[in-house]
Amino acid sequence: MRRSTTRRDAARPSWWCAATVRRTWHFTPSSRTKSPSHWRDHSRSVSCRREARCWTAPPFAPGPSPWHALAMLKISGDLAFRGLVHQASDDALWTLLDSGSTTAYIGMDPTSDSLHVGNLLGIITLRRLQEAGHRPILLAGGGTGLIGDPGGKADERPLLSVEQLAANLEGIRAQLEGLLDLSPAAGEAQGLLVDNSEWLCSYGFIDFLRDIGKHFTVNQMIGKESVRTRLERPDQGISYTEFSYMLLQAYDYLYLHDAYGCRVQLGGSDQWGNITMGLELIRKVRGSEAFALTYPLLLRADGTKYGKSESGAVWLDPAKSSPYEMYQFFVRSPDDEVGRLLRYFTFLSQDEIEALDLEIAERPGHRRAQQALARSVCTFVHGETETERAIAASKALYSEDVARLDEALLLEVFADAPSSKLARSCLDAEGFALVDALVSTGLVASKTAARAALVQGGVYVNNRRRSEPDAHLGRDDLLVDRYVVLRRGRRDYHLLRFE
RNA sequence: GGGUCGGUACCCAAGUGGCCAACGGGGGCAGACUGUAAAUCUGCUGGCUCAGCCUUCGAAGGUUCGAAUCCUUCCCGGCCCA
Repeated sequence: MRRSTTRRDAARPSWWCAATVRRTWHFTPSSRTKSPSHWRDHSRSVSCRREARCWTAPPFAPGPSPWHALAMLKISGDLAFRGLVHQASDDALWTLLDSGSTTAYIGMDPTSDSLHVGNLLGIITLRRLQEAGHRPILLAGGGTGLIGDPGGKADERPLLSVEQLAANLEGIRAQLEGLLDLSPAAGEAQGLLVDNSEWLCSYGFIDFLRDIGKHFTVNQMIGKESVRTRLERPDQGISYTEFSYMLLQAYDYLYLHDAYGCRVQLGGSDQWGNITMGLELIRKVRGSEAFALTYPLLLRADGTKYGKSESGAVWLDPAKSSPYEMYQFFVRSPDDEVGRLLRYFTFLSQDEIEALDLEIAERPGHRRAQQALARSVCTFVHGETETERAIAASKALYSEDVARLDEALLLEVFADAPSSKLARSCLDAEGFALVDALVSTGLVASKTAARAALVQGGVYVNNRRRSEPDAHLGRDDLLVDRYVVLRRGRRDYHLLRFE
């Protein structure tokens, strides 16, 4: 979704360009037969590229959706309404999802002990499936994480030590408990967290080549988009290691199919190629049918993955990213994306979402949709109490004069915002150079940058602009005799506490 | 292994002995305008003890008064050949 297309197609609802720009939207019926070659041809067919047929409801169009009735009942309709279906390998998937109970998985890299907003879409989608009676599995790629998916990756992945991996898995498991139902009480739909290093690391190379490698041709592998783009780039190649990644992922799917009867693999649209490798493997080796379902990849304006704020990824772990930060992240969503985000990230009903579409179209300044989005996601991840605090803090910060708050409220407002403690003696004599304060709080990267920010008028002390580059903080600046609220730009706050 | 082209700041990409802390574009940040949005306009975008100084152009050496630019070796990548 480049800016330019958004602009050009301004007259159309924005789902339109999203769907059309992406080439492969083959959610078309029929034509898939048992023949794999047939199927592949279909996915490349010209008509499919040109006139991407959109079977999902337009997410943004205000007013009642044509999917309304259907979606009330079926998970397939709900996914479609939400625009979560980018590609599906076969229409039989809908029958499977709507009628029986099956198992679905999604893979993620356990590169940290916490999940982040970038992982959230997959998890929320799993949750939707779980609520529809299916078993969700989150696959942590402890084994494949050591290899690296070639798709769009710039850097080599860090190698995880065994201990690090174990610690990360623990952290992720703890978080996942709040997001999916992992308890046995869920019965058939009990969620699972598995790690593919369990079965990948012990698999011998020769055995793997004989058992798995045999089923794939290189011809087919180099046709995959993730590989092809690397082959076409003049400045970059692809190592054999990375090239093999897709085989490992295919095997993961086979393994989960055997072990848990897993028949659906979810992923971002960039995963399509990898996922379909798994389908073919399962069909060839076990003769049974499994499915691929991808959702549109969320990207930011600069093409990087969604979920990063200026200060980096927005984590689900409240110790790494406060609920306030997460709330702020979502509340700042652009108007032309908020409708889509509401569908992706919230469990609000279609009626509620459509009402918010209308609201944002008629009274964009009220930003109800953004608030609903932020509240909903924050509540899902952090719970109601934390969310209310984040909302209260945001309200105070953005709608009232900070300097007039009493101590209790001040602390309340900044409970979730970054803060730091300093010795009171810093303020003696000449005082504390504002430039140093800005750097030490991390509000700006260097003194040079701090001076530039000051001169440009981007620095506020207690919400009052200070623009002299050599300004100092003194006792006069203290609020309630102890605090200084430092603000950089429009929205970055830091509370200094002098003791 | 041979040939060849290349490795410049967050990304892309100019520069081919002094005028280079390094053109331009993207991204990012700030300011104006707003609605904690978008678009638009303006400024900033290596660091510091900031009229100056220090560290950067794959790495290490060398030539030179002076190098991102020349030489040597090495490392990494593309393409072609074996």
